[in-house]
Amino acid sequence: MRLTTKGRYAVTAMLDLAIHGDDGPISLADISERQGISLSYLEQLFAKLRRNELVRSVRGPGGGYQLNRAQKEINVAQVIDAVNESVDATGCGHNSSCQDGVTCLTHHLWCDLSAQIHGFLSQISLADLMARKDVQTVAQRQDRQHLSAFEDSLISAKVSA
Amino acid sequence: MRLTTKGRYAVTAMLDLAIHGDDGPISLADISERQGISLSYLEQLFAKLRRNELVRSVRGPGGGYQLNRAQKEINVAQVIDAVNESVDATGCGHNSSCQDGVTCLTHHLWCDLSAQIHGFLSQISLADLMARKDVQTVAQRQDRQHLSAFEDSLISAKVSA
DNA sequence: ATATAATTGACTAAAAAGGTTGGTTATTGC
DNA sequence: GCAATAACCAACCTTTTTAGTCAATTATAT
Repeated sequence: MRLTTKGRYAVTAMLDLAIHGDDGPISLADISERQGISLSYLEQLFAKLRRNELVRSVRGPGGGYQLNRAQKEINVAQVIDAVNESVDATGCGHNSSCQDGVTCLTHHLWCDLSAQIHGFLSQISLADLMARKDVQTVAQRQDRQHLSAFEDSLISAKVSA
Repeated sequence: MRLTTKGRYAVTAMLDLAIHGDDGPISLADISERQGISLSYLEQLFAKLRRNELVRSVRGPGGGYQLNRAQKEINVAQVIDAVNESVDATGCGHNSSCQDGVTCLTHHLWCDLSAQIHGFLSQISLADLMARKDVQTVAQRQDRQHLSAFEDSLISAKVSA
C-alpha cells in the first residue's frame, strides 16, 4: 500500500464520476476541467481503472466513462491499488526475500501495517464519500463554475458565428 | 501522510537502534551493514531524525546514535513524518487552496484519511514493534551474521598483521 | 597524533509523478 | 459519406523524489 498524490488524483476523479455519472457517461475532458487534472494524466489513470474493471467506457460523441459497479461497491483502497498496480519491484513486495535473499527486519511489520491501512480504506466506499457535507459543498461550487464555463463557451460560439 | 519506502527505511533503522542501543551509541556503519541500507542514505535520514529530536548523536570513536526518548515514547508516525518533512508544496498541503486558489474536491476527505492513518501509526511505538516475534527472530539472525562478519574482520586483520 | 564517526554539502543516477504531443479508432449526428 | 467527438494508445519530456556517491570538515576517545 503506497499513499501518494497519484492515488488521490484517482479517488478524486472517481468521486467526480460518482457525483455526475447518474445520467450517461462523463468525458475525461469534463473531469479534467472540474478537478484541474491534466487530460492526458487522467487518460493514463483511467486506462488502469478500466483494466481493473472499476469503470467502463463508451466511445464516440456523448461517450465517456461510467462507474462499472454501484457506488457502494467501489472503495478507496481498490481505486488506489488500481493506479499503483505493478509497482513493488523495489524493496520487499510480496516475496519475503528483500534483503540479500532473506527477510528484512520490518518485512512482516510492514505487511501488517499495509494490511491494516488497506482494511481501513477498503471500508470507505464512494457512496460514503458522497454523503460527506464538505464533498457536497465543493461539488456544488464546481458544478456552478462548470456550468458558467459552459454558458461562456456558448456565448463565445454565438459571437464568433 | 505519505507512505513510501523512505519512511520504511527510517522505521527499520530506528528499530535497529532500539534493538541494539541498550549500551552505548550505535554507528550508522553498523546499521548500514545489518539492515542493508546505504551509509550515506542513512546519514541523510538521521539528519532529519536528529532535527526532529528522535535521536541524539555522539561524535568520535565509539560514537553513534541513540534514541532520544524511551522506546515507548517514539511511534511509527513520528518517524515517518520526520523523514518526509517539508514535502507538500505540490498538491494541497495544509492550506486549503489547492485547486486554483479554492479547496479541491477531496481536500477535507484526504485530510481526514491522513489523520486516521496517522492516528493508527502513532499508536504503534518502537517498544511495540520490538515485542513482535517476527522482529525478534530476524533481529537474532542479523546479530549472528553481524557477529560472524566481525570475527572475520578480526581474523583478516590478524593475517595482514 | 591518530583513528573513529558524525556532520556537511555538492553531485549523480534511477525511478516515479505528472504532463505533452500526435496520432488511431469507434461512434454519433447531420 | 463526412465531420465532430472522445476513447485509446505510444512515444516522449520535465520535474520531483529516491537512493546513493564522493570528498571534506569537525569532534572526540585512545
